[in-house]
Amino acid sequence: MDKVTLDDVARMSGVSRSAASRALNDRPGVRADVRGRVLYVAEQLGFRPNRAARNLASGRSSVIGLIIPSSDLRIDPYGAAMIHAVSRASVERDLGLMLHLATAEPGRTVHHILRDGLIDGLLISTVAVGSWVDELFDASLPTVLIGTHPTRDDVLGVDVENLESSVLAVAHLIEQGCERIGCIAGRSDRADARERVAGHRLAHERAGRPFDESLVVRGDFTRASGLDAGATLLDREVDGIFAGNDEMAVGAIWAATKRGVAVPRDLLVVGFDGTAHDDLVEPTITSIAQPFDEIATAGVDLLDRLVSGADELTSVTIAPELVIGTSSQRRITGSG
Amino acid sequence: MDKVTLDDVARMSGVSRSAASRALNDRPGVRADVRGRVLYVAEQLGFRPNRAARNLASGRSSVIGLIIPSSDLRIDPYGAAMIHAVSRASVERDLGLMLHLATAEPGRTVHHILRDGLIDGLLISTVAVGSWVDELFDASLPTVLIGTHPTRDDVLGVDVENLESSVLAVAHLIEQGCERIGCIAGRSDRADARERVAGHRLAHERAGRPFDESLVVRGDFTRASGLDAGATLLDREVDGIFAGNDEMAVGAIWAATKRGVAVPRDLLVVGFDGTAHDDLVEPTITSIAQPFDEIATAGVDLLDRLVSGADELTSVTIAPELVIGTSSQRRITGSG
DNA sequence: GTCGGGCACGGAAGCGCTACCGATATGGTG
DNA sequence: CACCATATCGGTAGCGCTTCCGTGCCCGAC
Repeated sequence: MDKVTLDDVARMSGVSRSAASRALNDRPGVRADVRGRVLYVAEQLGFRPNRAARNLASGRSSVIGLIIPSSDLRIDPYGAAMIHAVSRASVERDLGLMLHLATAEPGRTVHHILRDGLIDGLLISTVAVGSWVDELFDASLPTVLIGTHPTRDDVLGVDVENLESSVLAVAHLIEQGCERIGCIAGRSDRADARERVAGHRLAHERAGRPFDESLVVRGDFTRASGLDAGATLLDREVDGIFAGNDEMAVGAIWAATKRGVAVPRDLLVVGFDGTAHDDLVEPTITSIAQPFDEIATAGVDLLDRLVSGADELTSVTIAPELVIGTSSQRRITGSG
Repeated sequence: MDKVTLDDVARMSGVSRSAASRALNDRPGVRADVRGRVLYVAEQLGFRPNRAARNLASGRSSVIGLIIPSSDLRIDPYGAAMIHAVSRASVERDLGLMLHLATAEPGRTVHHILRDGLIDGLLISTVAVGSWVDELFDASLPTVLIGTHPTRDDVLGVDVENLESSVLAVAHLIEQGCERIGCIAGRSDRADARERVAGHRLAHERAGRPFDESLVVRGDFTRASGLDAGATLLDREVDGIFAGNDEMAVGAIWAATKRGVAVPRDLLVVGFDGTAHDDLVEPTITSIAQPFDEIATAGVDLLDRLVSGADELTSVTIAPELVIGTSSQRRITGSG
């Protein structure tokens, strides 16, 4: 009852193990009526193939791994959103998901992940890219990157279009009447952060606006850094801020609130990622929202095909969407 | 280089496969020097046992599953904190972690989880308890609950002491001089939520205070519900609020801020979970902080022993800690 | 000196499945 | 009617590991 093997199914269906296996795996070489019979018997018996055995015999496990930096899960909703989306996507593809939180020191993690043989492929969140994670790319395990790699462009991955969307964000601020727009940059060791700053600059160029280098302040994607950077920018009398992510945008709004500068009355703010939906009572944050589900689906899909030995695979770029909240709407807000 | 099997290790060490296996698994029947040699060779060769094979042969996979409600990961930091802690704990125990986000409909999830044979045991987060998840408890898979089950107490689990810690929280408010203390209850279908309300009542009894039923307002653990409940309580002129979790506490503070009631000047607030460390610029939230790492370690430990066939196992209760922030400190540096 | 018990160790049988290959049945063709 | 190509199926050899069991050995007890 509890331990139904392929042998049982085969015997009860009056066929051989191999035939039963083929039938159950949708492989050719089985007559339609036989296949039907096997499937029926399997269903009746409640047969579930033993994954370990299948894995051992076929070399495939139908399980993928996901690496996300440990810290990201706690200080940035981005990590949680990504895990959620990837989980959804892998369930849809009938793949198991093993989670590996990347810590600073490599530990036994890398080797475990690589050689356990439990995983068909690996999804690596950009944010985890650094030092030791790079080893994984050069290992024999199929690997797909989610996000932008700081230095390499030879790895297969899924990413959002950072540059043009940032242009969009800043253009929105300009359109709303901002005269001096500050930029809170993310960690300089991250390519996506650099691209977002580049977008900020490009938007100014395209609008024929002078670009003031001193209005670009460094942050590290945390709220605290956004708070500091926001304060600095307010000192420099900006009336608009484009933050590298929503966490820093929230921090910048705190900075403004602290000194009595009202958002959006005196200052407009736009963030990136779309992870701070209702982190503040007021205002809601205008942001370049990452389509997490779409990204995850594309990533899992890419990895799945890579594992299956597909060729000619290319990286995917996805366009995020500017979601307008009240933090960038000069006019609309009435009262609270 | 890439495919080192136990055979290789055995051959290079000049022993049989069985001896090598025993040596590597810390099993008796191997002389110390032989064990050392095998271990050395394994290290040199970079040997990693194939998990699938080991699983097939031994019936154990050294992988555990974690079920957490999908929604929780997105609207409450609790889920992310728990995932983080469990991940840490399982890495420490050298266990793999498979993640299953529980959605409303059972889907194929249950069957997959149960019969894949890929998992030795299951960790179920309370919040995922409901409808179909219950099936899992009655299945043959070793299962440990993290949190409080709404109805059953026959399942093995790890939980925080909800009642007494809530008493502590409310006693703290009383001590700080609150006269009318409101309570924002969590979802009534959750036992932990009910216990926290009970603690609120008990604290009043113990302090010889009258208990006003009308000051207990229902919420659902979200910020939005905390906002509504907070508004209701403010209408009833409370000067202190004990919220069933930090999300609702944040919501309540919003409600206060909205109508010009200052926290902590005019209203003191205490939450539960300790997940909103720096969600607000001001105040920081006083909360009954769950020791996530400790809980996760205890849970993984319990499950591990359960899987190993240990007997006489009992559920674990862990005492959380009252972490004092500025949301409950009437004076800058309050005295004890 | 002999004998028995315990400890190391090697041999070999699987765990449940997939995949290759040879055997058989089928059907179409000249 | 003979013959080959094709579709279908069964037999069997592993995948890499654990584990049971039998053998050989050393050592203390007699």
